[in-house]
Amino acid sequence: MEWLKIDDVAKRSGLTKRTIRYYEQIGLIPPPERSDGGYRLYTEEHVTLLLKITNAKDVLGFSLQELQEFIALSDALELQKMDYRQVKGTSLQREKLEKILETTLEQLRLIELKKQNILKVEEDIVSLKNRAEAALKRWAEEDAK
Amino acid sequence: MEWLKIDDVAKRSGLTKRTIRYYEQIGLIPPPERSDGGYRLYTEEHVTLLLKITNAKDVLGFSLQELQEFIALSDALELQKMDYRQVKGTSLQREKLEKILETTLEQLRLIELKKQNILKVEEDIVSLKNRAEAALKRWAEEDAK
DNA sequence: ATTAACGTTTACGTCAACGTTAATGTTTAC
DNA sequence: GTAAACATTAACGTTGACGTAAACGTTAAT
Repeated sequence: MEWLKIDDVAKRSGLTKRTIRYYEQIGLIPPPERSDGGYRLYTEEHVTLLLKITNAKDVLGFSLQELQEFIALSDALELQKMDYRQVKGTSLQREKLEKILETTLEQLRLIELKKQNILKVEEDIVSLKNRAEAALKRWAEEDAK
Repeated sequence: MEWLKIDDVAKRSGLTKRTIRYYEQIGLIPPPERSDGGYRLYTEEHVTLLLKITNAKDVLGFSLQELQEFIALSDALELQKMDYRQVKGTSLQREKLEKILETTLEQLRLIELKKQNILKVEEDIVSLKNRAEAALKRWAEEDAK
């Protein structure tokens, strides 16, 4: 297994070392393995997770706490899968699943909203662009005389 | 002219009074008129601007400082328009216009990126949703026996 | 003309999300 | 085996974006 040291992860993810440790501290990423001397040893999966996190953070404007809830959701679903054969669904398990489903639906609605709004902003900027272009064109014509 | 007081603006924009004053303080919105006693007197346009600002902030995840630059851009373009007849385009004016155009193009590229990323996140969530649905379905089938 | 409701400025408080520094231990390269 | 480079924890600092409270002035309604 090829381990990554924290600075490697930092470079690959575009985050700082401090930020990576901070994310671990608040439980946003799982604690990595450690070397005998106590160095953190990461895998590629950590990098992938960090990239997803930053992406979701940027895109959805989520706070880290909100992201935690989202991550917890995915984890819960993984756990659910594993439990599945052993603990055949008690109603408690089912409620959990339904809660997960509900939350994802809410997230999707939120994303639709974001999409709508991004279009509005885009329109504003395009109109700005057009006006700038028009002004430049007038300028050029004026100049040609 | 119908003036709006700060609380009216707060209600219409969904912001707090503090936030509105803060936005004025950092130059994000133009200082409104004042009554003889010093009360702030707003117009509908202030409301519109504030809505645009919050929208852009939410959607693009811009900091207030980045938004300032964006606002400054629009303002510069308005000014450009007014200057147009008086100061026939010196090359300095043209450079300004070109800079504005360039910035809008950059903003549009940034928005494209956001769109791409939002799709990625959406996919992740959809896959989460599907897994939750599948699990629930298995549960229901199991239950039917 | 008073009073309740609303506004003003000033200033200190807060919270998230890190940055930075210090004191110390670990790996790696030569 | 000894630097140089890199890591660790702990703790304090910083910045943006407001919240909140105090002391006080203004408007609106009765």
